[in-house]
Amino acid sequence: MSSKRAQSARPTPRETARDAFRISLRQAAERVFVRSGFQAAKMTEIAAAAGVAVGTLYNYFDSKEEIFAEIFVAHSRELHARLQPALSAESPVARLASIVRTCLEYMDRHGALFAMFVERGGMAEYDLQRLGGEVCEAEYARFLRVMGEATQAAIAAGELRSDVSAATMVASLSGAMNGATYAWLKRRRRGRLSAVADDLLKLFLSGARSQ
Amino acid sequence: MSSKRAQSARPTPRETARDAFRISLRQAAERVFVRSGFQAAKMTEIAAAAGVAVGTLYNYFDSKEEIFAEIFVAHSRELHARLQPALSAESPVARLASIVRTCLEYMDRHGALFAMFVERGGMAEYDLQRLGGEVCEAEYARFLRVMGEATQAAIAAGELRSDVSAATMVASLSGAMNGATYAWLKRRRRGRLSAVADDLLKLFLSGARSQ
Amino acid sequence: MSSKRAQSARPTPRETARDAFRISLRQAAERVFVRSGFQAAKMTEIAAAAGVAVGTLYNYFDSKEEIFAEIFVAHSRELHARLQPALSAESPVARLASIVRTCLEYMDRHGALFAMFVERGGMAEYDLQRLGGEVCEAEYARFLRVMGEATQAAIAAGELRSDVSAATMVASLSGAMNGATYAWLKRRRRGRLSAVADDLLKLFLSGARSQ
Amino acid sequence: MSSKRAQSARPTPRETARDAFRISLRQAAERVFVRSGFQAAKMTEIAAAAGVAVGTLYNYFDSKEEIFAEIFVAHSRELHARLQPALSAESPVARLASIVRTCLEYMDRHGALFAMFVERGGMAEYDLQRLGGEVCEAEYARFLRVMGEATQAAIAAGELRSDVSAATMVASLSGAMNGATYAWLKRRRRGRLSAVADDLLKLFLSGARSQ
DNA sequence: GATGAATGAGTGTTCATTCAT
DNA sequence: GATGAATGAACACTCATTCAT
Repeated sequence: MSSKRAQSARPTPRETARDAFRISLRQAAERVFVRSGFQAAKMTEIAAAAGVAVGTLYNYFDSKEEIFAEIFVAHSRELHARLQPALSAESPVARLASIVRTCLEYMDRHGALFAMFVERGGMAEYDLQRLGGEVCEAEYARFLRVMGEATQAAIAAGELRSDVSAATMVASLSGAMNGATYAWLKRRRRGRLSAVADDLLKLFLSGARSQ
Repeated sequence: MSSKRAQSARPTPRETARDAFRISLRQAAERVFVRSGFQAAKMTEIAAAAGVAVGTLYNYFDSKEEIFAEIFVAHSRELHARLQPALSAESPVARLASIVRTCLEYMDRHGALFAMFVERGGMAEYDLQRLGGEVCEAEYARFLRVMGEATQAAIAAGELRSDVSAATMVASLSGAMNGATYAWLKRRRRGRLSAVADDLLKLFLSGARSQ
Repeated sequence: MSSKRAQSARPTPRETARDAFRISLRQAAERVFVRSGFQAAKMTEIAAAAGVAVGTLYNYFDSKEEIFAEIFVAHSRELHARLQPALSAESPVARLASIVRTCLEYMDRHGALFAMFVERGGMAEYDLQRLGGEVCEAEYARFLRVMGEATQAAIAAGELRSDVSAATMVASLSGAMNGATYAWLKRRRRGRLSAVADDLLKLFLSGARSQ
Repeated sequence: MSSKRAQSARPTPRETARDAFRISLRQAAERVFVRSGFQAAKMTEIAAAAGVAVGTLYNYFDSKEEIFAEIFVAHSRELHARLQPALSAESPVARLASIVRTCLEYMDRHGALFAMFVERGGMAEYDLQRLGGEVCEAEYARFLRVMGEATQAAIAAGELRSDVSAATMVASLSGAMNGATYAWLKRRRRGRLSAVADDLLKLFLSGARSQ
């Protein structure tokens, strides 16, 4: 209901400008969401942060939910883009290692995203109304899929043990990343999150390689 | 501010009955919270689920927040009680293994708890006013401490490698458990969550033992 | 709906005991009303002050309003009883003077009553639903009538000027008493209110006597 | 917290319009308060009386209390403005007379104000939380101060007797005005309240002049 | 008669969304 | 397209009153 383009491959200058503005609104919203959480963030606050009127917000987004979802999707897209080089690594295990490092580096800069994601109910299978929830979950699922593919490839290539399912390995590794991120948030972001990447991988890989 | 007993070792029958009723209200609330999430759950809905009037809810709890916090604390207490046998195991590693198995078994029965915890902002460093959040975090921190102690002991006893910090190991193992739980919730609780306990431990321990 | 007696001239011992209890409830309520005001006073608070359960309160009074009204009526009756000697004074002016002195002495002991009366809307012609209001007004009207009769008699006897209506004199004198009471309440009851009685009378009478 | 101008001497047209609207809301609220009293007046009722939605009310006022306080302050300000000419009278006694006449004339038009003031607890020393109460009292105190100054000046100038304190005279005169107002309200505003001003003054002054 | 837990209508306030200018 | 005032549904919480024990 928001962007009705997609008919012309080449966006007009007007469309480009509009998109740039939309992005600036989204970024202002992100600052507010990160500061206040989804529920506590008010549309007027977001508008103020963006230096526009609420009405303008609604000229670009259908709802608060939509803004939130777009923030999440934008970050997810960016992370995936950064993941591309990692995915071209020769060995599947090197790919996994790259994924972990890239993700933790990304978190270092955008850790708040994680907390927002969590608050917004990354797990809430319960509340299907939540538009934001659905989109966020889809993106997270996509991320897990990428890890899953690398893991399966690594098992198939004999680089990782085969007596533990790829699914369990992915749950384990992605969970470990979340656990490290959680601890880092709890210690109020002291130190660099990506500094633990090596230890995380050391633990995981020496475990996942043995048999 | 709610139960003012504790002076007499022997609760009166009235107090016992009151406590039992309080528990039944709490359990009704848990069903609603699990179904709807904290924010979407309405006090009238909770009251209806408990078969009482809203006023009655307020005769037993000071606020929606308090109900939520009590649910969380109750589960945390129960989990810790179940953890006691595990903590008496001889070797630190056996203790860790017991912890993992006990937790996942508990999740099997009370998986919803996890999702509620997550939604309520286990990570929300942002919104310090949240009473529920604070209590929940305190309980989770207690849980991590138990794991941390076992891990440190295991390292000291030479049962686990010493080139990775206990903190990272705990983050990794607890995270792996969460990751497994998340995956289980996503597949709509198909299968028994505790079935993956052995694989999780196999992965973690063979990794954490090598050097 | 509350007292169903009145058939036998001689109250049974049971009735006497019941009335005594009723009075103790009313007095407890008065303490609470005085401390908190009508609106802020809660029935549970009143019950606690009386050392009974709320249910018991409702065994003796139909409503919060009724308790309030009875407090007011009881004080009004007592004041009127104390006024009786004053009313037997020979000269109408001496009667007026006695009324003023008696009232201010009564206020000295029960000043809070006045404030309660005022809060409860001594003037509220607006809110006809207020039971308490009606009764309170009736009692106040009765008081004004007593003053009015003495004033008219004084005018008729030539003791007071006849070029100002009795009604205006009553309004003036009763208002002056209220004004003095208000000032006394404002200075947190410092000093004895009845100490100003003589000045008040001096002012009023030398004014009301001239022509 | 409500109007944040005052920096530019010249309000913008928008501000002017906003203020005018605010005033119309306040006046609608006054009608409702006068009809129902503070406690019984509902925000929805006020909104309906103003022909707006409740939300609009909250766009202009922070709370029901604030609306009430503003009504009171507005009237107090207006009365004080009208009092200015009176205060420039030569003799202190003429000043007092002017004050009384001006007040009663004001009451003639805004008698309801008085009742509202009274209900809202002109005397309530008890309930200090009441914002409305505090503001109202402050304004009433200001009024009494004006009378007090004129009275003291009159005594100093030998225009009034010196054997009765100015405070007692003020209490007496202001009380008499209230008493007359009360009587006028009781007779449902029949006749003009200011018609009794002369008699009131006659009584007070001939009393306060003698010695 | 005493008790106090249960009741549920009632209310001030919030805030995402709309829409006239 | 931008604005921001208007909207009104929604909701946590209160408390006078009832009534089963």
